[in-house]
Amino acid sequence: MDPMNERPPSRRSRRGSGAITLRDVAKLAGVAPITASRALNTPTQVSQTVQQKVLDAVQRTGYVPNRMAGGLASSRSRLIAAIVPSTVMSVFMETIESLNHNLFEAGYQLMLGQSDYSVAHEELLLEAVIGRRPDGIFLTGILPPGRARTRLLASGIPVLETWDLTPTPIDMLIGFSHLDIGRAVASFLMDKGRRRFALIRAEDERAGRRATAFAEAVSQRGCGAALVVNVGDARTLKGGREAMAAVLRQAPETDAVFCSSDLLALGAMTEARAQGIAIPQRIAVMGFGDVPFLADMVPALSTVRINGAEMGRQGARFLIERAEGRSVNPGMVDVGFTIVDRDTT
Amino acid sequence: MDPMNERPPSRRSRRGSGAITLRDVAKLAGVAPITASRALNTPTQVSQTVQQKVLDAVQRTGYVPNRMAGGLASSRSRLIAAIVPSTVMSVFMETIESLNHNLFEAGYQLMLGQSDYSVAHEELLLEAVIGRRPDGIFLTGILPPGRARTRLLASGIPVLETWDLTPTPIDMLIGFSHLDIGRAVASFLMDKGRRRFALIRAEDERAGRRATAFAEAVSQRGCGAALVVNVGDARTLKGGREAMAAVLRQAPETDAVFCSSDLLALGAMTEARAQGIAIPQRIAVMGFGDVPFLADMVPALSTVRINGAEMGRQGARFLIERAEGRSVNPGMVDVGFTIVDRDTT
DNA sequence: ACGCCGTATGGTACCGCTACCATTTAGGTC
DNA sequence: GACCTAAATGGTAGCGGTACCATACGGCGT
Repeated sequence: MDPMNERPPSRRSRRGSGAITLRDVAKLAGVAPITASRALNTPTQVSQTVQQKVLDAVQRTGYVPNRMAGGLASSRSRLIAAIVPSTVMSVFMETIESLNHNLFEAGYQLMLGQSDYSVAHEELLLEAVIGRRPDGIFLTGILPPGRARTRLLASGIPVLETWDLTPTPIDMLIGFSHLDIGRAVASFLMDKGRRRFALIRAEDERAGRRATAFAEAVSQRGCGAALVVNVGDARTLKGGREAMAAVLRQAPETDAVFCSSDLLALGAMTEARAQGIAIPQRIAVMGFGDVPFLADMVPALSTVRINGAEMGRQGARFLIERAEGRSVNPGMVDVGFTIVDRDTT
Repeated sequence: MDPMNERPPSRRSRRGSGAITLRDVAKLAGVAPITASRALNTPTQVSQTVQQKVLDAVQRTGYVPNRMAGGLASSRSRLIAAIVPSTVMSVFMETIESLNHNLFEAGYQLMLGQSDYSVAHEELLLEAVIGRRPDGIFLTGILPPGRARTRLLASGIPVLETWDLTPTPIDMLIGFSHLDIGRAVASFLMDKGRRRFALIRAEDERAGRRATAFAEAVSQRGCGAALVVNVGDARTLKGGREAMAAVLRQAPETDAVFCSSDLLALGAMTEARAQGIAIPQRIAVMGFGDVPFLADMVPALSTVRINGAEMGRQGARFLIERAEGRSVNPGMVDVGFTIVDRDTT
């Protein structure tokens, strides 16, 4: 033998992770790597015998396929990215939980990013996310035009926008109309005889649209302008309390308050109760989101129910369909909302 | 030229994602791919000129590096996986939020899995997670011996267990003692003159340990056995209400209730109030977790405060240190807890 | 006997990036 | 000028899989 053709024996040291690879499994099973790959991914393409030998080898070695390698070779990462504004005590988590479950069952993994209601942060996140070549991206909200939107379009990754409606989605869309909600809540409260309104809202574009629609609707029906208290980033019970205190100070005759989240509404209620104001007799309070435990509180908060779990479920379906190369029709769904009339209106 | 050596011109069609690659950027910048790689990842190793040319080319092409390829080549995915029991209204989310933030700042991405308090599900999740070769795994809780633990050990991935203490961690550990909490709460309530105890708990091993320690402590100090109501998987306000109803039925003379979560405690309070029972005069109620808004409710719930954000922050630090090849010392931290004495005790 | 087809398997060349080593060049020492 | 060193750049060979194409083979129609 020509000694020049001998592979240096102790090479192969520094590179690689040292983990068991498909090659090891294949060797143990006595087949070619590609056959082992088929035995695991498309079992119908191999004989029973080979299938069994490969499975045994996997069992014996404790082989766990490297999805990074698989993803690189097949351009399919089996990763789905989701971006939410917030996670703690957040109305979005029901959606994410449902999304995550449905994805996992189909063999997909979820990458989670948090934008903190900041468009700038969302753009950074998206940049980072695209680098991972996910098979789909789940967005809460509509992505405004800008660098991130352009990048996303260019990347060709299926995108699902949610929690809102727009005539110009990037790709797919599952949501509901914030304008309709504002108007519906206005009608609902006016039909109950309320006339002097206040809005407690956080700094958030969608909350803004609900508020605007609400204000327009009440003024169109002859009520005075609604007092708007913007709590900024204080999306907390405390923020709601303080806002309610402000409302009572600035417009004591207010008889209904629409809050941009249930937590703010809880705060508003707490403050009203602390001041001895009867709810709903003197002031009605309305939340938004219907976080899970509200129905069982005393008094049970009236609110706008959003079917977050359904958005997660359908979202998973949409994204998986597209990831597997099929198309989704229609790619646009309005899941609507429900006004839940409980004890505070 | 030998025609046999000509590369077939229209090959290259089917394979690849079609996206812009580092090769394209390098060509445009007039340097070798490896130099472009260095310009982006280790800028100190290239000249100003080249650095600028590459950056320009990136700008012009809209290049986004493929992290799957990079990860495969370098055995560093810059992914961290976290597994939590639950996400909706969950006490763990504060930790996850903090973890996610700190990871993102350091250029890491979070993969989130949800175990639903099921060991079986957790094992499945871990298997899937290992396939992605994350640079670290964040676990809420201690992973019991079993297949998953063995796999994890074999994988060599840095693991951080949290929210608990054990003398035999897989790797790193940041947590607190559930036994100490049980005992501390028992002392706290007894020092306040309470004598007849009830426990409302969900089906969860850690809650069980807190309950056991609590029960032992009170019986050692001469109080009768504590009544235990296990709500199973009903970790909801409603579950708490129903459990409290059961407590009042089975042991009306109870003067203190320790719940395994704030949400259950809120439920217990709600039920007591509905039955006209004065809190804390006749019955003290104690929660666990200190979810963010409790302090501002009326009455403000007494509870055990866990510094979730701190666990997230330190956890990120630990995992990043290890991901970058450094060691962490000590790899075991007790973050403790605080009993928060508010209006319900 | 021959060609044809479908099934089971294997060989090879990548996916897009980085580790490792080699080479070139500029600058300093003796 | 020979020699050495450090900084800047490039070539090559993978990382661990899978797409694509080639091959082997048994059964079948004619």
